[in-house]
Amino acid sequence: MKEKFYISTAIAYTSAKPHIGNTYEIVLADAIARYKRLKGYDVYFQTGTDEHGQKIEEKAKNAGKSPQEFVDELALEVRRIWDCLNTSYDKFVRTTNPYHEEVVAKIFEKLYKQGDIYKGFYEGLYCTPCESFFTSSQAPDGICPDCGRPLKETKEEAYFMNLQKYAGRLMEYIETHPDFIVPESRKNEIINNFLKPGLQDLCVSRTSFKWGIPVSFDDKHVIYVWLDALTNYITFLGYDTDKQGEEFKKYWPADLHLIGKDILRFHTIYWPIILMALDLPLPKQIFGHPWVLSGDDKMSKSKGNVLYADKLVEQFGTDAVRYYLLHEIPYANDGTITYELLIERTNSDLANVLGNLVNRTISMSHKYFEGKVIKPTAFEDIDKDLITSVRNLPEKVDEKMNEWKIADALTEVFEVYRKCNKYIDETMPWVLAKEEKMERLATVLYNLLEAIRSTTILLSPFLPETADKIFKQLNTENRYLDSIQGFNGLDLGIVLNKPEPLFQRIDKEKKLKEISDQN
RNA sequence: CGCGGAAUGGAGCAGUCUGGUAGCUCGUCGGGCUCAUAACCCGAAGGUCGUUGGUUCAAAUCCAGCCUCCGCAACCA
Repeated sequence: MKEKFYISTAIAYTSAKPHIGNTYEIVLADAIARYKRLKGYDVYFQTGTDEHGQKIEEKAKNAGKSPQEFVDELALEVRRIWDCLNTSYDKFVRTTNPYHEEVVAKIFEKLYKQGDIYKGFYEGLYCTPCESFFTSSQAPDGICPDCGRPLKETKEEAYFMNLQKYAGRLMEYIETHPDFIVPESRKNEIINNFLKPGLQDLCVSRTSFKWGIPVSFDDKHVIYVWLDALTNYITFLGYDTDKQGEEFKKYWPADLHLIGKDILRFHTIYWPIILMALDLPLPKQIFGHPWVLSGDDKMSKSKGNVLYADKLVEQFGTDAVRYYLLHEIPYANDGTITYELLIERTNSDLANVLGNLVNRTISMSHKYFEGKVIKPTAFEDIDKDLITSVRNLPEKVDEKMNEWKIADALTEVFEVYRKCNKYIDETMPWVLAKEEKMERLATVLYNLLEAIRSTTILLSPFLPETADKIFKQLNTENRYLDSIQGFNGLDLGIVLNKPEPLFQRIDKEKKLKEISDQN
């Protein structure tokens, strides 16, 4: 039986259209999911939207819509953006789903009955006009950070989750599972910032707004959105407090929760503790990825530097955007995206190195052999380096992918394409043609075509659309990982399709002007 | 003194854990080639690795202080 692999993204909060930074995560997850499928895993890839909470209630009101109408529209929008990036999720979940809501309420009740959730009082600084609580650290002067009016000490009935009870177990789990939280710097952050100073119990209900899942036995309260949101990872597999669905049995625990570094706390402290309280196994790994910054700044509407994935795809195409996100964003540190950089990468890596390679190779096949794939018979020493690089590629990519070093894995793939370009210059097929060394010429071309075919198999998780185009031009269906070792996966005698440019080079100045004219 | 992260040629990034001639891609300059999308290949210039001090035969790397930027600080999610 195939080994299973359950990967999830965080569910997108439906308070606004997701920008390119929010979109980074789904593309990263998609590359991993596709890679695992290529490796033969039974992959389950879940994503979706988080649709409750105060902010949504407010935004809906401002838009003159009901919260449900508001989230319906945004969920559609999120899904549209995920789709325009060609992401291969297996399930798109929404927290306003009735089954999810029902199970979350039951989980809350169960935790209450077993004493992990208790009723107490929330004490804090309250701003009556803003209807918001603030902590003393958020409002050190006792002045409301929003409206500037004085805050009042207030006490309010609320439910709390006992975190202290599980803190020791969690700490031990993190220590005995060194890969539970990656990158390591993030793990240290969690330990030093939250676990070592000691956990305060978490307030898990709200009375200040209505748009949430009501506490079943006390309907003044709605369940804290994080308790609601986090459980999506199990409810949509058919988990229930008294029974567990087939998918749950098959896929839980998750192999990888992919999340942004900003919500690490929720996934590495609250979520594991919720699972412990439910007596369920913990996810195997949590990867807190960095952010994508627009220029040097965090994207924000007030700065006017927000980039949206669908707009970028319109301008540059799906795979150009995917390539940029997957290749240019560092593993542990925040990365940068700008139009300039995106254009430069697209031109140099996609059009020049890859596109041009495929184009010149297939063109030569047509020019010298009418596109026919001829049996290679005249190997020379110089071929060894290329063939070895191709054969070693799956292992190199695998090493990088096992640590989620997606950018490095892509670099390895492009390294081989670069090598192909070099090989063309070294073997000079046009000279072979002139000298009528046809056997050698056929061998050089076979080596190139087979190298391109093999490398493209490993390109496919990252740039699926481009990989499809290349396979089509090569007129081959053989895109199996285990076909790479033999270096003979391209059938003899087939006729290649006509070469078509994979990526158009972009005139940077012209494109930038075009974009600024539109805005 | 709340906690943490970051700083490396013009740009974007590796390298730091496990000290030992500073690496990659882009850009620039020079050369080669003509199969190809003015693409490809070769070569060169360009960095006292934020700063000050310490440890060491040796520091981008380890330690301490400082400067700048960023994130978090639990009722925004």
